[in-house]
Amino acid sequence: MNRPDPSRSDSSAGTPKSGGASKAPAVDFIRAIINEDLAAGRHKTVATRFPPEPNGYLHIGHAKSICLNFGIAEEYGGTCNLRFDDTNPVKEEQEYVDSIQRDVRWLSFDWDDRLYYASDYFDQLYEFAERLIQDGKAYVDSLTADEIREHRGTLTEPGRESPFRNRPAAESLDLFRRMRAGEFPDGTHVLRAKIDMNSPNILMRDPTLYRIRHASHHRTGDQWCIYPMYDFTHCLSDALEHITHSICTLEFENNRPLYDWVLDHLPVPSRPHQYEFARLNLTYTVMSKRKLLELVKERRVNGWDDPRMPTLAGLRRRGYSREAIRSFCDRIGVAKTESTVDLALLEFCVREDLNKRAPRVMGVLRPLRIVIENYPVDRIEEVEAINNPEEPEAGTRKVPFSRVLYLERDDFREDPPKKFYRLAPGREVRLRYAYFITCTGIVKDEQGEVTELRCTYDPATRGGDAPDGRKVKSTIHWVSAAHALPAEIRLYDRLFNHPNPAGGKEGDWKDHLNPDSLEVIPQAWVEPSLRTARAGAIFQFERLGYFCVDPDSRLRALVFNRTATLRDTWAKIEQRQ
RNA sequence: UGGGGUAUCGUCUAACGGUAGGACAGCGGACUCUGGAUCCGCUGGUCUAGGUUCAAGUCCUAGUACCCCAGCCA
Repeated sequence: MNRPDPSRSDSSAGTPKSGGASKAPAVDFIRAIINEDLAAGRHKTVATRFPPEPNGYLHIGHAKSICLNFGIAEEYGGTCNLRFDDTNPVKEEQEYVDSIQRDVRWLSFDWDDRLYYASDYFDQLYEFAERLIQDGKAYVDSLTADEIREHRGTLTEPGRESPFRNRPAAESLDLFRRMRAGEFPDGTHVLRAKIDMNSPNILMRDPTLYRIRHASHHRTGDQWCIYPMYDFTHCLSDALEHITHSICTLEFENNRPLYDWVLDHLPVPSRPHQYEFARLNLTYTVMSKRKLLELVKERRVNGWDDPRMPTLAGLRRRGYSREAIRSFCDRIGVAKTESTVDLALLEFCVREDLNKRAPRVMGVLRPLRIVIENYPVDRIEEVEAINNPEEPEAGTRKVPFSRVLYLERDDFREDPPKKFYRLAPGREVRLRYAYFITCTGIVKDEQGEVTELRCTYDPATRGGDAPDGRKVKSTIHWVSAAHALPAEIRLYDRLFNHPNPAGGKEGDWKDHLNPDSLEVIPQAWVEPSLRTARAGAIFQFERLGYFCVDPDSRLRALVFNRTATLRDTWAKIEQRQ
């Protein structure tokens, strides 16, 4: 047996040289267990699985689980299966199956030919159920759902046995077969494990194994009218797939005794074990599929892939890279402590990645027209701009410059506050890659609103440096009015204005929805090199942030999503003032 | 009030019983044709109370707080 080297991480194809490549990674408790199992010879290889229910889109919390399960498989030279846990036909849909595969692939994980469905095992599961009945370990209960609940007891009181608990195995078997045959309507019978109605663990008080559901399944159609429950299905699916380490989230800890019970009472081909870690929570968002579904259904957002959503589809559309998300998952760690990660860490990860790769361009979100009075009316120059200072090989491009430009309104103050270094009356600044200009006049409308600036430029500063060595305090971005392309820009902010929207005892979590989470700028101006930018392309608009081309974008109707702002020191200073 | 879990800087997360470390956030500085990036520095933590020990985040005892479980959901 060759011991794997867990430090040999980040072997993932298509993953860039990760940010902190040098550190010896601390081994989390799950990898520690795996190391022990391997060292003790309990397993020769590692087999994990990612088992989503296709009842919604994957979110960043799932990414944590995906990175854990597929990551472990990669590191240990094992395998990770993709398995759909599709045992509840009324909630599951093919659309979700498709989106889940798309998202896992997008993260660049690969299940090879190991794409499985719990519904693939319905026949075997049924056989296992009959076996349990024959062994006197399961029985058909004919109580109603309400009666079963009453018999279950409470947290502090034991349950009571169903009157049907001790009916002969043969009778249960006959009933179970007729359940399968479709003789009974929904809710009339269930199959229950015969465990212990006095167990302090409520899950062990004769849990339901099968229920009748006359519903069409997205894969098996109308082949079945009884469907196995999670607790029966999951452990057996793991065993059938020879999973060694079945990793799930903390809320399933109570289910582990049941997981073990089922496997201990059936002739399974392998004996997997379940381990639980803390699911990811993020500030300023919600992470339950139920709540996300609600946002979609109530149209609080524009679909599962709305860029404000914490779904992988939403983050992708927002402009987040897979590298950023994987780096985030690496950084948050894996432990059993309930935790809520600061959204700022996710933002840090996306900036870190995009800074290295995003081509720089100039765009003006809120334009202020300026006229350079001493610049010839008909002259057009091209200035050379660096595509990416982090990556010299990315080269340069030409950007047209002329007498009339747009500047960012924010970059001018008629009455500049302290520490404001940008343009103001009489002040000289540098136009990025072009010239020094000085503001010589202001044009206002009847309301007193500044509508235009009059400036002069210094021809000797072409390229951005003054031969006399004089300095300016600030460099600002611009576009040439005659050459700029109009673009719609969608500015996104956090979806909720409360760090823990779902955590409040009182009030509805939706009351914390941020009314300003989306601001649309219908007409901003961007430099002409963006004319052919394709959907998904990511740019840094210098001094503003990272923006990505939305799928809604058309050749003459560009649409950009703001992925993240740049760190903004001035905004911080201004806020303090 | 039964059972199962978890407690380390503001937030995540490390630490054979032997100097409580890292990351993000925050603060300060250097540098800069992006108030970006980069670099440097600082702040800040072992849930509480006892006990064992030369030595306790770690072991013991007793508390406290928070999370999960009473679906024919997963």
